[in-house]
Amino acid sequence: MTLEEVARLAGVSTATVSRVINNRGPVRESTRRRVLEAARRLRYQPNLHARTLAGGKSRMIGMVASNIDNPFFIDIFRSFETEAARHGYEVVLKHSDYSRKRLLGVIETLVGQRAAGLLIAVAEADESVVEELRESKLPVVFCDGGWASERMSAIKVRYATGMQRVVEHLYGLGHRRFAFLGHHLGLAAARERERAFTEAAELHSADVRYVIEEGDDSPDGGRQALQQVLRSGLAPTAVVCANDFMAIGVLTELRSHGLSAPDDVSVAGFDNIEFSRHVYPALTTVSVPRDRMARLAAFALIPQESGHPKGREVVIDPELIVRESTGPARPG
Amino acid sequence: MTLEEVARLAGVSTATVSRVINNRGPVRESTRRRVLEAARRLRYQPNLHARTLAGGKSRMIGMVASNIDNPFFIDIFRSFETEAARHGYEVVLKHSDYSRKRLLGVIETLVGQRAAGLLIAVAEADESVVEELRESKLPVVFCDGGWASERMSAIKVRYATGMQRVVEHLYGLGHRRFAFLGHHLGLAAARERERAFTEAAELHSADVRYVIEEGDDSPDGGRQALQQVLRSGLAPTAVVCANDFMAIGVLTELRSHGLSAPDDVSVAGFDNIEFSRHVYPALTTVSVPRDRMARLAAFALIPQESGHPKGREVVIDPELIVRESTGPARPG
DNA sequence: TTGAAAGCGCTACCAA
DNA sequence: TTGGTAGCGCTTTCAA
Repeated sequence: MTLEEVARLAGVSTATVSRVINNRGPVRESTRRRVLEAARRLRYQPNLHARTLAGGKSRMIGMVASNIDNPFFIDIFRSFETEAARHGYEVVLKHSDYSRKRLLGVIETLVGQRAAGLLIAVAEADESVVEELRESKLPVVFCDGGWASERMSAIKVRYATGMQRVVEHLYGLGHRRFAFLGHHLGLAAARERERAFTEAAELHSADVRYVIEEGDDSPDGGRQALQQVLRSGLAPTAVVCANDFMAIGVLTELRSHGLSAPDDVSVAGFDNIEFSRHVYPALTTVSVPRDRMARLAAFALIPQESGHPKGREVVIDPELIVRESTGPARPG
Repeated sequence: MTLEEVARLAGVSTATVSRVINNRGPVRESTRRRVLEAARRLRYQPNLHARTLAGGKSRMIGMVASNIDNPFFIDIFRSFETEAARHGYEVVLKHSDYSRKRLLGVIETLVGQRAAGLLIAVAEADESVVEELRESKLPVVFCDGGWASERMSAIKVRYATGMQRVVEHLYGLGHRRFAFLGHHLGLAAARERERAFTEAAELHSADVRYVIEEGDDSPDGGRQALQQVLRSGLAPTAVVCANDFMAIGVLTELRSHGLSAPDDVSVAGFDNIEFSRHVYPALTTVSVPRDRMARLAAFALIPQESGHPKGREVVIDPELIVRESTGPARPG
């Protein structure tokens, strides 16, 4: 079970066993085989805690996402994990459910585990979180939300551009009454999308009207937000959602009211998750390149030959993807 | 940074600091405050590796899923995590991508981390994996696949029942030509669903014909499998999928061929993931109660007052949920 | 109520 | 090529 037992059985010192197990330093082939055999017989499994404690460093990067139900975050995780693995790093995925308190707890755990770096893909990172992160001295990358500074990078999406494209697209189709459905509007990062929408809409303040509603970050959250909208009086012809995950529920809710997209109401999402292609009608959305973000994150987190990358900010321009859920506004 | 530094600053021994930090043993209130203050000033973060190493045990349960893209597994994880948290356990989610090799590696890591237990929700667990697990001496629960034995429980779904209900439903609607779309048919656990379908279909061997196709466990996998089917000659009027995740893609692919469900082809899924309600037409499926499975898993994994639960097998009967994607077979 | 000290299992350095 | 051994940071007796 322990290195020492293996050493005893093999008739060598623990130092030698360690060398064999880690393929480090010179070991005579015969000794090597003897040790391996002993380890196998004893079904030796190195204690990772002891190893990390003795070694000092770890090859583990922690990623925390707001909501693992939303495939958007899973996509980032997968790409990031693949990239990290190429450099010999393991990544563990944690989630915070949009709770600042949970986030703090998760970060604490990750720091306690002596993670080699942190990828923070959450909407609830405020100053206190950033402060806590800074004190941890760990390299950190924010994906959406947070700010760049020494040792901390930020990968952002230019929501202004994305939302502007959505609104222009819809405006061009004749839409004048909009609804924006968001989630966690109390959180700065989540609010960015709302603000981007508002700004884009205000460019047409002369003839555009809109309402903002809030729901959970889930299809059902989208449904519920839409219900609010439908009760609100303003009968929008276009519904812009903070993300695809919510938009998917909007489509369902519309249908249950006997309304159809895009004939009665146009619907747009954001993110371009895979599901957006499989709903009906296929969702018009804005592509947020998770793989590119993940690669950038990996680059910022993993020490390169040239030493550790300095904290910097990268802003990504998203692209409009027009599919079937948006169309000409109904006259009247 | 370390316990010792805190002790020095507070002018006490490390033993006392440990007591304070862990709220264990008697400590004079004034001392306690002094220590806490020192810890705060130093921004002390306990090293979890040292703690686990010294303490011997951990409150961490590892869960490994085949495919974290499939929301089915995420649902299990979330319910399980909630349940585990109530008992003071943390759970870490890992994935194996249906690779036996990756699974073995992940298990090794978890064992090396001295997990308190393992929840194995994979299709690729064969004898060698079970053997490895048995040797780890850890309490293990299989969710779908695997076998019960000393210290190992298995939570299974009676696929035979579920598939039979699907087939009977479809047969009753007049369908006689079927296709079954599955994934990883080389893996025993994944094959169970196929076998269940086959058995159900064979009950009507007199007048039912069917083909089996395989794709990835993803919507695109479903699409591709359907393409095979459409090329196969047998023009099925009903497509039964191994799970909803694949079925979702089938709906999309059908549409791209100008076919519509359920008018031209009926489609049924399995699992009842949330998305199945949001596709169009809403998917007829079989409910697999993830929350119940997760609770059973937690019960089997977490030591109760009555000592550690013995390995046992629980079989769950799934229920048919008829929605809009299935309908009467087209005459002809 | 507090402290000293013996580990937990492993790595890494220094000698041999 | 090998062994001895001093830690890594924490918990936990056992004494004081």
